[in-house]
Amino acid sequence: MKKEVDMLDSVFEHFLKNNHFFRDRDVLRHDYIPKKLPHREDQIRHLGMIVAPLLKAERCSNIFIYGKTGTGKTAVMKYVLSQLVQKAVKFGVPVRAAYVNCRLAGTEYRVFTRLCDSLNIHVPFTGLAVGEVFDRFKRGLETQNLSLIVVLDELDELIKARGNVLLYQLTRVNGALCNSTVSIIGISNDLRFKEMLEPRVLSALSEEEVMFKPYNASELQDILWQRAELAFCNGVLLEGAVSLCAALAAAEHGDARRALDLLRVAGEVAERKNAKIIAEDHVREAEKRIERNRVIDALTNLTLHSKFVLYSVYLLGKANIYSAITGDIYEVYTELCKEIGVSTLTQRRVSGLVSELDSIGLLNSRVISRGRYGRTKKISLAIPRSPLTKAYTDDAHLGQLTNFTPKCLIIKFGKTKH
DNA sequence: CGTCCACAGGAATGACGGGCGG
DNA sequence: CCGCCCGTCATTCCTGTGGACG
Repeated sequence: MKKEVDMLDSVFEHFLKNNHFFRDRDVLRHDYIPKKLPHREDQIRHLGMIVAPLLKAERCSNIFIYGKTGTGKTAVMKYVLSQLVQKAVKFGVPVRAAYVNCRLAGTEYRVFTRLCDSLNIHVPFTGLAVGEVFDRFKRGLETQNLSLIVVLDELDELIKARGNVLLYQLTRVNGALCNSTVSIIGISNDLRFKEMLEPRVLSALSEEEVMFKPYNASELQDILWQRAELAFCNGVLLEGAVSLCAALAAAEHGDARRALDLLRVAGEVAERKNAKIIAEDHVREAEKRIERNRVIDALTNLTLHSKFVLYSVYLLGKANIYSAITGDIYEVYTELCKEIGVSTLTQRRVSGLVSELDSIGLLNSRVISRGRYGRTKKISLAIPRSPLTKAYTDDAHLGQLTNFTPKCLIIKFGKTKH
């Protein structure tokens, strides 16, 4: 025990002594909002103009913001609103902003709960009818006499899962209020989101639209340098490393979040290797590390059956069937369940699990028709095999299956070669 | 040109664990 | 403690369908 403490001690000391890279690590986190947002001046001005009427206690237009991940939607929004609220406080106008991440909230109930929280109304986190929570929200709002601006981030996720009801209620809430107003800002990552909305909801929501384009490589570089100056000590960062981060992220739909992640992890890699400066190599290693962590992270959070489904696709790949169809997967999956001794889910459910794995990004699935031979899904792994192999041997359940090959695979192998 | 495969994927329903208000 | 409602997961039943085959 004593020895372990000493060892840890030296690890910590080493960390403290050699921490000459980072001045402020948090600057590179994606929830950090910088004082300036480069290349988003237009959007900031546009949004500012739209929300300005709130300062005269007039309701502002509902806004619909869309753009891919890491294009600065959330950061710009938070920035504009914090400025707005500051001004409002200064002029004594009752304006409040409520920010809800719909994907994290997950259900209408929890979205309304968050809205109530922002008005300091306590509601139990479960147990009430959704309508009741909404009523409390309305009543609370009405007594507080203020302009509430509701930001619904990642709105598409909630709508996909739950439908239009929430938005429908929210867009109509002003009709029931006399003393207060609600303005809605919907943020979506999915550009096709509009198609999922009912026309009346869409027209109510998108009185104004603001579009965020992906950053290009040189814009990303500006962003990175701006943050790097705050995050790192002077002279530890090689210019090439920054260019590479920007280039890699630009290739992947101009995602600033990814660029920042790369830079931060590259810094950590360099730090751990006792390097003197952060160079391109560290960025490349960061890229690998992020990908591997993402996979392992996603994997460990899966339920047992989802793991089996994913493992089935993996095994089929091992037998040279790289794009399996639903039926194949269900066969393999069934055998895996039998081997471990758990009851199987229905094919309908497994098909649903495949779709879930698809949307997490672990599987690719595409509906195809094989004419006479039916309509099905072609399913393949969306991630490299090597991190999976390792993660599986470490897994409590799947580790038991390392030497198990389903019979149907042996029969199919050689017979079905697509 | 119709048939019919092998599912997709929506809707209704139910079991379950959890928390509420009374 | 009860009765009620919640969200989640799963099942059952269902209708819909692209296109190769005959």
